[in-house]
Amino acid sequence: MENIAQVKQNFVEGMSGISQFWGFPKGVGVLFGILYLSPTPLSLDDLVEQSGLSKGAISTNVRTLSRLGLIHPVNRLNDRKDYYEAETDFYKAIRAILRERQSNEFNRAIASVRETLLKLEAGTGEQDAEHAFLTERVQALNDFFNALDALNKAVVRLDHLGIDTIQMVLKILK
Amino acid sequence: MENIAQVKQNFVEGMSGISQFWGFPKGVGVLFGILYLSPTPLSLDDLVEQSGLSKGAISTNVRTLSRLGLIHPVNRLNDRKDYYEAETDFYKAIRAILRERQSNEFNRAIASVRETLLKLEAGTGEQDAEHAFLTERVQALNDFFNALDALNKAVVRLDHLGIDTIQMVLKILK
DNA sequence: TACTATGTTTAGTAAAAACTAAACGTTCTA
DNA sequence: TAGAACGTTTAGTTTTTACTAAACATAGTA
Repeated sequence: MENIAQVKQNFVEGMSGISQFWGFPKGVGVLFGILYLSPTPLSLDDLVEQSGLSKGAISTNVRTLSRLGLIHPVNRLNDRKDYYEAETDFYKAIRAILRERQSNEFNRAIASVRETLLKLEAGTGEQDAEHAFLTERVQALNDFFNALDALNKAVVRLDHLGIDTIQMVLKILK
Repeated sequence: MENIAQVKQNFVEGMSGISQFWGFPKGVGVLFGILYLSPTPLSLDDLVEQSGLSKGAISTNVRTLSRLGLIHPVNRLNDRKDYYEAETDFYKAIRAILRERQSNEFNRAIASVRETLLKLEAGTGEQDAEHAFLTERVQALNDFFNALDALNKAVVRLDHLGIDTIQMVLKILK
């Protein structure tokens, strides 16, 4: 059998891939993987050592992970180093991510659809077919985004999300 | 009020942003936006004209959109050009995307977690604390992925997904 | 106050991704 | 069968992204 170190490294590589898949830098996945397999919180220097990345890169990637709620800073008394540990409740992490995304780019983009719709409705004087067509299409997309948004908000608002919730939803879907 | 062309362009820019947010090339969003606002299917050459992208880029971006089920090829008799039109049922598109993702990279990455777990369980001779700790952590992540996978599969298997489904789910969540 | 230990920001570089132009292959038409 | 009209692939370029190394800022310690 392979030794523990190899298994760990393999796992970290997998996390790196998942990270990329979701559009994050590889480093983000690597750092999460390392922290997730560590029984104790790690400092930036520990991460430098274990990941081989530079302190600068780690600083920014760690910030990303923190923002996403996938890791948390841990403060130790009489030690001004920052330590980090991985979030182990992934359901909690999901909600943090959804919460985070509500504020960002995504909503700015969605807002632009809403804005398009408003502009079209404002020019409702136009009675030509094209105008009607455009309005209908943009309306439909807007409705769809609103539905997703409602779903998003509902999950964030939940006071608990877990395997049980998933199972309830699964029951409805089947 | 702005003219129609401006409104359209604005919309397309918004789509471009959304595309980037989800980790796709800008072009993907641009092309979808153009097709979505077109009352008739468009050929590659039409898309070249309206997007300003090269035919090569359009060819690959269109393939991506097609794979995701966000656009569809339309065949016209006696015309060997390919025409494309946007999918307007976004719920259908969601399911196509989920279906597509099941096969790809994501599952390969998830598989690597599963594999890590198997390796750890194989070496169950080791009775040290580290081994137990690692097994527990990887196990937890694996469980989580399985839950997501189940959800994914359930949605794909559904014979209908729509605003009504969303509303049912919303009711449970609240 | 100076020195040290730390995390962050910056300027520059390396790597990756997405694009263009052109070559290519295929299918239809004459 | 040759030529034209396509879409796709390839080679090379541009643009974007993520990184490193080093300067910097801040806070703790002597």
